[in-house]
Amino acid sequence: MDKTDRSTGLRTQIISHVVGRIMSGEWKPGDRIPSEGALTEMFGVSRMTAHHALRELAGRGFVVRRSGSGTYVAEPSAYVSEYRHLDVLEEIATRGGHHRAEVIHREMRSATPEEARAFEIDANGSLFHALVLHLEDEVPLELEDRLIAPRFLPDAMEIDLTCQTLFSRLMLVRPHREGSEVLRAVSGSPSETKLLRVDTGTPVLEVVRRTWSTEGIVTIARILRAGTAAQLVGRIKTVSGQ
Amino acid sequence: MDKTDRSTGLRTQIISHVVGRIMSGEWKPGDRIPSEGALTEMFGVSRMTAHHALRELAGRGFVVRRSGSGTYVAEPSAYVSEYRHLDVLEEIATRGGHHRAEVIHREMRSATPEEARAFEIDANGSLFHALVLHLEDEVPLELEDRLIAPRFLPDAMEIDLTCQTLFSRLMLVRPHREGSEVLRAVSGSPSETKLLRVDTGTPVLEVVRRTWSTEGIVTIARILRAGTAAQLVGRIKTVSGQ
DNA sequence: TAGTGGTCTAGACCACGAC
DNA sequence: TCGTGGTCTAGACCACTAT
Repeated sequence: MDKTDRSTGLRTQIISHVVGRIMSGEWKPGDRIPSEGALTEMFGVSRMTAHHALRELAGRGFVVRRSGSGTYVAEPSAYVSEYRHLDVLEEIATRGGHHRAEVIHREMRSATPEEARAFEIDANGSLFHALVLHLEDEVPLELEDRLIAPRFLPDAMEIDLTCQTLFSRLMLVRPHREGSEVLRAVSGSPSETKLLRVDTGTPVLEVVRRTWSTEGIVTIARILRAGTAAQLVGRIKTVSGQ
Repeated sequence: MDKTDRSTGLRTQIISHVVGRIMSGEWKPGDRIPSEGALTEMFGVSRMTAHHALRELAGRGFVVRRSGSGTYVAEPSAYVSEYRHLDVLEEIATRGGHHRAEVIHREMRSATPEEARAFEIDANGSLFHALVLHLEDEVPLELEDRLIAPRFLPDAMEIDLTCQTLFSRLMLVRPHREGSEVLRAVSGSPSETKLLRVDTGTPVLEVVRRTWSTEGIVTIARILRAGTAAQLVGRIKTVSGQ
């Protein structure tokens, strides 16, 4: 056997077998599936191989393992939608378009009490604030209203924002791997809809993201998209109901 | 050592060590990290333990492993937002609210040519169509406009929709684990905004989901939410740039 | 050629759950 | 008590990569 061919490996055979039974409906949610010992005999493999196959399936959300009891098909009572966001520059590049950024505002200023709380800094501590309009082939795509804790990007005021985004710059100096996001449909303010070149009252997709590193909140971004750009495409995965 | 305490297991120690270095920025994207052999010596563990720790980290997107070369910190050039959707009934239950459903339409009818293509069925094949308004404490929360391929839910016309959702019913008989989703901010039609009890022109969050099982498309749902309900909360994960 | 990750084994001990 | 999953080991062979 080719030891590196993932499609014929013993572990993969077990995984395919289990996934097939679950997807076809033969093994239904809540059903107990063969134990490690049973799979060991069925497939003629060692217990470790069966164990790691089931462990991987648990990680992928197909099964739930209960020590001392058994392995069960996960209850699909919930599902998650995954939206993969690229940096605006990359998003436009993948469509073959041309990107241009208009810097509407860029300032270092004192935090409002509310912002100070959000960033967990002293009242009146300084924050970097930028309002940037991203255009694809000269059509407004996205309005980016971003606050950044200056300690993470000390040279924020000097960065050339026409050829790189604040997002990518932040990722370079401080990869932040956790965050929360709130998504809403709103009516943009007159100044915002004017920048996005849509009629007042046009529905706008608003995304507020806050991302943090181990040392605290890095940035809070409010992203607005309107018109045909106000569309996100994602994929759905069913997950365990726990 | 307690063999089942996941927080002190050897594998977990290695994972924590690596994640810590990456999160703190000490190991930057693209950096090569210690090999299985090196970790084996550093932690005094067997190679298999180091291997499975790194394998799990690769599965979680923290590192990229290249056979023959080494293990590298993943490039965080993209990130995904995860929105966890519950069944409307469960969502309301978690908030302690009371659910009521109003069935606006329910019919078995011929598919339009467009729908027939989407469902990959014969032209004029039959489809089940339902328009259901879900209310939380008598306040409209969500308008559900759903098409279902009848073969997956033959008793669709007889189901009591006041105490269960079509979603949960479908999940019971045919757990579908894959789907796509398009999310937009739109102006609802007059009839839709009237049902949702918001002013005409109010921004509405529209989600169109199509989900499929191994035997084809199961259902296409168009979900509308307006006002304060038009808000989704998700979490962000940075993923490898590949 | 040496080092890397990919795969698999046979055996061990442990904690937990069901009976 | 017995079967379950959780953890770990020591060793093996393989394919690929860098040099």
